[in-house]
Amino acid sequence: MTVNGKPTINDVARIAKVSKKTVSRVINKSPLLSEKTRVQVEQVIADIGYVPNPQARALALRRNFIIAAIHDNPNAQFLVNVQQGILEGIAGTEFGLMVEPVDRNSPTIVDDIRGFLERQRPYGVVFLPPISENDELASLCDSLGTKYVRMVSRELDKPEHIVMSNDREAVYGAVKHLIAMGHEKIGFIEGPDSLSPAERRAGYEQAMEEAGLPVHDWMIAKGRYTFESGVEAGLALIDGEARPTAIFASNDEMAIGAVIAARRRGIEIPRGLSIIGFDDTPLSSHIWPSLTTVRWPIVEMAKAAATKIIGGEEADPNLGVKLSSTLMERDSVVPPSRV
Amino acid sequence: MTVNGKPTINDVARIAKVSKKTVSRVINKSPLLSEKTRVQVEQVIADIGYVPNPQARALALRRNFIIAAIHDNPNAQFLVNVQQGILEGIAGTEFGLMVEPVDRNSPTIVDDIRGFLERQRPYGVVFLPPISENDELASLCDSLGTKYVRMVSRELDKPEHIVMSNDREAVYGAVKHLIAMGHEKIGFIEGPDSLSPAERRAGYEQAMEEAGLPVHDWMIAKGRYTFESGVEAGLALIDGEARPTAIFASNDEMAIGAVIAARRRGIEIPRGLSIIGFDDTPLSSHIWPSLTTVRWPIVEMAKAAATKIIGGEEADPNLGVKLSSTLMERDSVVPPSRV
DNA sequence: TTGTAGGCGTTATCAC
DNA sequence: GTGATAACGCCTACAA
Repeated sequence: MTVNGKPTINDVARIAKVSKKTVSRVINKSPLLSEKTRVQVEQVIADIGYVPNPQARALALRRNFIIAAIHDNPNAQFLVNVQQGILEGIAGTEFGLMVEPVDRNSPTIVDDIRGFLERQRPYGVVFLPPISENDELASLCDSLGTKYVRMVSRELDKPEHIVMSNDREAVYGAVKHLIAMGHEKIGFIEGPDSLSPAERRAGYEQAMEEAGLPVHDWMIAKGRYTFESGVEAGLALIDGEARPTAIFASNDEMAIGAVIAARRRGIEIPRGLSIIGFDDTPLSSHIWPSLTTVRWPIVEMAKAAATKIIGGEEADPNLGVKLSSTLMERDSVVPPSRV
Repeated sequence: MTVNGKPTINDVARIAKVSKKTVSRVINKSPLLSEKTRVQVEQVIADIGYVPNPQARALALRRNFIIAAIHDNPNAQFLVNVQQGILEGIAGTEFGLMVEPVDRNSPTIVDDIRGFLERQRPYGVVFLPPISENDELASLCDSLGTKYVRMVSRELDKPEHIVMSNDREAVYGAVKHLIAMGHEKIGFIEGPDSLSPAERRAGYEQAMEEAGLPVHDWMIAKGRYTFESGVEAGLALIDGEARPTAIFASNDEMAIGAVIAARRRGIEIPRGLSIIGFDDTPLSSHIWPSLTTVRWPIVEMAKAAATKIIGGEEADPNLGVKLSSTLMERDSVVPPSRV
């Protein structure tokens, strides 16, 4: 009772003595089906090892069983973590993961992505920060009927379209931690212009204000999330009007840059300067001194994003909407030395 | 003369007053076509902005216009570099990139990958090390008619199926560099069991032998390519029978682990111990002291792999078969101090 | 609850 | 060279 080649829906139908459509209903778990027929057809499917052909389904349904991660060149660890999360979310399903890089500064970015979506027709897409903040791309997906989830740090879309981390609270907590240790002059290295860095800065300012500590211009330096910009920013803060006793950097790479900057100025970490980063990249625990940092739930966010996309209506729209970052205390923070 | 919805091959055929098949021939650049018809059809295609539907092609051709990177959890930077290379290779084409992780130790790995290939039917796949060394997977692709390219460090397949780096030569050169500086007791931190680490070790042994330097057991420590294993291996070498004056680590993560190990023993880098890594991860230039390391042409290899896959017969089978690694000299290497 | 006919958009076969 | 016609394998109407 074998079939030659890979079995198709026709083989199943023929052997089970039902129509193609009935088999199709079984595959798609249609509710209007007699239990008897379903069991019978499922038996045949199992017997001959039938697996629906995704290409055919894609043609008929006008969408591929693929989730695409659309990103604008974030750092490697972040990207891989997102990929891992999405893969966890689609594990055991027929879905696959595609990766599509885009250039945020391209004037044709919307058309570029439209082209990609019309070509590959992914079932859904996950937008990574910072392009996740682009509302045009969300509208584009809507108009194309493509599901999407945006990884963000503020509620800039409906719950079903976002997964969110509480960057502001996390930084607020981290800075409070520094304050509790006795630090008062706390420098802040800001990330590039977009929402997530702004949230982080807001958390910093909130903690400072609450403690009645002034935030001067020279206590804030801007970086680009890169190591090099962290060095520059670190030097700017150290050489500024009054040397801070602690620095919060908006990501680990810049924090490590600040570590190097301190070393260049002959400052010992953490005794001469406490530093906190953000991301909890593997790197942060590999350097010396190991870096106290905020752990960002990237994998969980990405997994939630994938789950929301393939879950359809049944999925909890609030899944992953409020994931928490937590402070990982390591060796780069101590109370300020009384000089 | 517009069409409603997205134009299809039928619209083109109707407007150009030719058959579908002729349009198909134009798209696929069939040689047996009158110049006149081609130009005419191409004009219509341009006019109405027709773009072939990949899903339909996928169904008819039984393969998707996708390249899959199949990997077994290599480190983040490596994976992202490979992805970047593949994306560079397919830029401007209709191809997309999929990512498929597998578990090297799974007893069902071949079936897992078979399932993936039969489901997504990628046009071709790129196998990353170390699973690129698995011949079964190559046979699997052959039997399925899936193109494949393996990223390897030794010629274990036909040229058209590999892209290769000269790990052995690169390490040989790096160790010779240490020897030229006057080092004689040179420790080696080996990678986990697979071909590429073996090649690297071979390069080390070759350089030592040529210089008439003995290679004792206690000069070699085994790691797992992780930071932690680098720390352990570093400690083992330092605490061994005779402390080396230089260490070559088979990747950057372990090299950085060795840096930390040295620090734990109160040894100053590079004065007390020179260290060379392998990979040239961004990290290596961000730590202090910056790490002398071997730059591995990962992006180039991956790009060549993608080019070979989509290039078909016309592609040079030897493309990317002999890409060179080069030594990046930074601050972690100095001549041994005469104590 | 189940089946029939037709469509999704392309390529392959084989005549002309 | 070119064009009917039939795959490719599934799904959606609509009918029964």
